[in-house]
Amino acid sequence: MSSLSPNLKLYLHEQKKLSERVILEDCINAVNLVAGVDVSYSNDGKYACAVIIVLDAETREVCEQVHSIGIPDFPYVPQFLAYREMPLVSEAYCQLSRRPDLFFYDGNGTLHAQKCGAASHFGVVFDVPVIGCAKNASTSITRISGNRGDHSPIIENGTVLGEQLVTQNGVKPLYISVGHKISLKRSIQETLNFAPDYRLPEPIRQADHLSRSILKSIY
DNA sequence: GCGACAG
DNA sequence: ATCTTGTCGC
Repeated sequence: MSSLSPNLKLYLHEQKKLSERVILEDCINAVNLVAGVDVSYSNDGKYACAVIIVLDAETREVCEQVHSIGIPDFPYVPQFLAYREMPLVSEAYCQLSRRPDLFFYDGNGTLHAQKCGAASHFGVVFDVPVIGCAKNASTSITRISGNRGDHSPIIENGTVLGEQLVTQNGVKPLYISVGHKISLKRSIQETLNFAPDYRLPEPIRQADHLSRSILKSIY
């Protein structure tokens, strides 16, 4: 009975309030420490593992890695991913001894029905700069194809919510949007900067690998 | 009614 | 998200 449909209206209201607090401008200087946030699930979908990895932006070496394992009490509901992931992500976040200058979150920021996806939710709650980085579109968008650096804005009612961004030649684009305290332009720039060899930015890629391996060794 | 729907 | 087999490519 933990996975029955929750009262979404309450959460919808909270998302609207949180979205008013999202800052779309750059509130960062130099990025010395960059982090990646990701959550993986066990085969049966019962257990989840949230990981935050911190890299030295210069050397790309891992400075710190924290994680939290548990059983999500909120089901996966499109547009409400934050409520499923935040408990574990928060537990991981509170274990960080260092304060990253920028976070990459595996999910949407303002590219969201309420302009407050999980990346923005995380950013506003902890008041940190975040880039929302999703591997799939949450809306029916015509996917672009091209070479590294190509991008195309995703617009709704005259507002740019995010951008499709090709990080590697001929590879499916990523869906980038502002999480919090960073501009969309800078988000594109930083994503390309931290995704020199693979489709995903290195912080998310490594967080993804670690969370999977941790779950594998435990379940 | 039908299809779409981050992780 | 996760399950799957083979296949192409560095």
